[in-house]
Amino acid sequence: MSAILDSFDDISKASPEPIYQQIKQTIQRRIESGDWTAGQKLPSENDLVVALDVSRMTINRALRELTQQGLIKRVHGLGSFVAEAPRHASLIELQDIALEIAQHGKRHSSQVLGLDAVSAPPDVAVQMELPTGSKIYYLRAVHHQDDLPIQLESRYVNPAVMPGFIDQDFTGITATAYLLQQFKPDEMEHRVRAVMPDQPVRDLLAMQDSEPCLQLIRRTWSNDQVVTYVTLTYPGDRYELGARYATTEYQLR
Amino acid sequence: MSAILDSFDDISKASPEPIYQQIKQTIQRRIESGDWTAGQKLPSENDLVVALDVSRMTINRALRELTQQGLIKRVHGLGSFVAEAPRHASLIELQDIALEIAQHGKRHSSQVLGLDAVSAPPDVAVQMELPTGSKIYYLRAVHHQDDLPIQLESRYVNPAVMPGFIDQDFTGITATAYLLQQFKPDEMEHRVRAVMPDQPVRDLLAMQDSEPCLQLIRRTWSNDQVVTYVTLTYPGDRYELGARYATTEYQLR
DNA sequence: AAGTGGTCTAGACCACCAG
DNA sequence: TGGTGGTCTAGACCACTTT
Repeated sequence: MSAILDSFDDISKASPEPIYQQIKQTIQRRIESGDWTAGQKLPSENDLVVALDVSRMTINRALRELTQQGLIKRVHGLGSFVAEAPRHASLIELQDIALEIAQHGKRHSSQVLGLDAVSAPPDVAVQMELPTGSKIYYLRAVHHQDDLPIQLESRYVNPAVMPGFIDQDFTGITATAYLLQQFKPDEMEHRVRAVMPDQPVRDLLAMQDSEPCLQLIRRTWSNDQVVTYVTLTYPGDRYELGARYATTEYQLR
Repeated sequence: MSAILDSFDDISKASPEPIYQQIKQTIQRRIESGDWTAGQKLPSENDLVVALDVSRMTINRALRELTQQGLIKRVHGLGSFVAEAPRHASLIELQDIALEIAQHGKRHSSQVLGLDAVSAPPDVAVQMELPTGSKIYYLRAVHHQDDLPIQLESRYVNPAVMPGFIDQDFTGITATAYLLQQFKPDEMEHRVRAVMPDQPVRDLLAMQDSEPCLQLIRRTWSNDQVVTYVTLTYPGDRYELGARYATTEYQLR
């Protein structure tokens, strides 16, 4: 019975991370690694109170937020359980495509098409909230899943925030993974649209004629500055974005 | 100074609604109605503790969840402020298209193409988590913004949960609005994809040839039953889905 | 120094669900 | 009836920001 509780060994009150965060991360890691499988019962709040020697409100906050994320399900009077795994790529989370592909048991590879310092054109400058003509970094890359192209990445990065970006080799690490190591986003904006690719894009993604693309456009802020502005283009027949989550009041308007 | 605090008059400890929910809804209504504008400072937690005579933890939970929704922003040491209004149609919220169009100052109209009880085909039955051949309701409608078609709605509804659905007149009220009146969703699944419309869809949406569509597919659960399964098809050049929100740890993987 | 939010505690009462 | 989660309280300490 203590096999599950052993997972919480590294919770420390001396850590700079809040306790409820440590608890969340511990549970999240166990679920995402597959250690804990869908439907499995978690320790009760009172079990955790005793095992971790923290107050029930702290446990409750951790579990409540995991419920909001959809990682666990709670049933009043019954207990907490690991939720079913989502079946789709994440729409509202910032996820690294290399990880995502790996989680589906496929092989990821990247091809960098270019990485330059350029002068921001007006439309890009507006999106980056910088003056037109500012120096910005511009990365283009194609991501493959088992050698089939699945994502075209066109990314602008603010050099004031990420000076080291231009010197990175993005064949070994994705830009998403690199950026997540470097800073902590505090705001994101997503837009999704359907577009017809032009011929060069069609070629890069190995697409048929008359096949549409799904485009995900994302801006990410840290400390009220736009850090990166990226357009991800997916072949319409090879990709779907999705999300599944428990609702709380506020999502209904 | 008490002008803002007067908004909280209707908070009641006797209500079946939790106090933190009442506080959230009060603030949310004030923001969405435009009473409180972007950047405006909210009362501090301690102000609210005194004014509402509730504990600070309760206030804190309400404000924290509003922050997660992106409705307000909080700055440590400074205060809480009304956030900027999102610029795009909601991607992760369940929003009524009639409301959404109205909020943009345009006129909404619906045209019902059909509302029938049908026998569930295998693919639909799977999505609805019902046996193949079960009786289900099937609604098709087109929504217009200032007389320009903007959304094609193809919706299946579980009659076991929503027996009255078939008798409704959906020219005066949208199916989304009707369903939200009738039940409280506790789980949602969204998928987004890009597709090429066939000729009938192109005609209904008044689209050019070779223009793609954005499709939003949504399933909604209540009490572990699928209540409705809907495919919303948008002209690619007239619509964009989006979301902007403050991030918390968990959205980074 | 004063005010703010971020977190945590150690209790409490209640509604729900299983046996 | 006993275990569970949902909510709430009345304090507390701390880090951060402005004055």
